[in-house]
Amino acid sequence: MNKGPMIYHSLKDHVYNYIASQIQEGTLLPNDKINEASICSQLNVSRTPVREALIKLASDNLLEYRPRRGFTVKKIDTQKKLEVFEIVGALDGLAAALSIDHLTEEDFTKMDELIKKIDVSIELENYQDYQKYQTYFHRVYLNRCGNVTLKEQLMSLQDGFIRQTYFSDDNKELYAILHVMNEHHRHILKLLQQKKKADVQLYLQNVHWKIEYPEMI
Amino acid sequence: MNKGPMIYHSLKDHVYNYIASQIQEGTLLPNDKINEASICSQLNVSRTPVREALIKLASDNLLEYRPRRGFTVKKIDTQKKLEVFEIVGALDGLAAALSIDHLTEEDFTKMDELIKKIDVSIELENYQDYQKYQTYFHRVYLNRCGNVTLKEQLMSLQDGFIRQTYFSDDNKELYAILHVMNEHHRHILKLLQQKKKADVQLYLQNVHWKIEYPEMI
DNA sequence: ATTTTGTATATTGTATACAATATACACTTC
DNA sequence: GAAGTGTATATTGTATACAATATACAAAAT
Repeated sequence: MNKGPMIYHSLKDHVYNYIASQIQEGTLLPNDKINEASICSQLNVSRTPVREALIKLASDNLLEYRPRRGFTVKKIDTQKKLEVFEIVGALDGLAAALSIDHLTEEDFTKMDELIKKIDVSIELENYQDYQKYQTYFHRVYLNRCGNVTLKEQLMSLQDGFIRQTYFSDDNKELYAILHVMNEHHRHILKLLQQKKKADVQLYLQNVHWKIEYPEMI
Repeated sequence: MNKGPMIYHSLKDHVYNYIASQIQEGTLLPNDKINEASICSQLNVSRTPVREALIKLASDNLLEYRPRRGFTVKKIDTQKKLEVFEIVGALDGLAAALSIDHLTEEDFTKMDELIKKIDVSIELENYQDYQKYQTYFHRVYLNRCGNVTLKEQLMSLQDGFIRQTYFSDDNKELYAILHVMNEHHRHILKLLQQKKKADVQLYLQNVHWKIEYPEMI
């Protein structure tokens, strides 16, 4: 049996994934300095693939690079985060608007089910599931927008910035906020069903993504 | 006299700029293969900085990279171009909407002057000037949108994709199209002055950037 | 005690070397 | 003649070496 085209995995890619994971899971924290030699010995590779991976990580906004000073884990300040969410809001709104003519009944059903699952997750205070399901919710129309580049762009913003956003510790407040967010989802679904392009776009941009505790798309 | 902070220019940056220029000015054409050794001898540098520049160029969408096959100048097909313009439309629209509360009388005057200069450029069939002035026009509100990340994102899309878009040879048709475009500019200015946020955003997205012969921002 | 200077050490930038893989092209085979 | 095979050559991926620069820290000066 054929496993499809053999995917070539260079050491560079290996290093890239290794560091990206460390950042995502919090082993590497914002402002931490990357020590090339240390990575080399951890993965038993030379500096060349390590540096090539670091350059790409910097290009992807996960690391910051200062000439002659090396790479550090990018610290995203609040201002920057707000700016990114403004962009995500506009792009997610665009995706919804573009998807309207292609959404099927199955899509609506799926979104409706996801909203219910999100409700349950909130009640159980399972915020990991909340994340998962609300990501799926947005992906339903993102997958129908017909613009692959837009999809990639949104995913890339997600990887670069939003991953680093975590929820508040105040569970009481969080609970209330997530409930509001899911009401947004219901409204979004309604607007999509009514095929109100401009409305759903502006709602996503100006209401749903204008939030204090941002969610992941 | 201090010239400000000395800017460090690595060989990697040098190579990056060299290749980016060659692509922009058409010395390197879409689908052309990049020969690392050739670049090395042209610039008298070793492969290491060349490869690091190539990786960044690929990350910035100027080159395409295929493992074990090297780098080629990215061919942007029509579909991809349309997708990018859809994104640019949404982001430029967002920038306009965000700028509305910060635009001054001087900004409006400036935009009005630019519209007139664009008219003259079209009459003289000076399309280079047309490009320049219409870029300035969009930058007026882009500079007031208060979102640095959005500005960078738009500029980056410009660098990566839109540079490769050139005007038709049919001057007759082009003349008419550019006139329409400048009418758009007049309309955009009016909507900005009337502070019609949603209208100007949707107009930029759904009218101005939905064009056959795309312009540069 | 604080700042400045000097020097050792660590880290980054670049060049080079070599192994792994892809490409080109002559040579078969059908 | 078209398609396949084998081998020489070119190109890419990675390791290593060394020079340039930054960092750390001790000694000297204020």
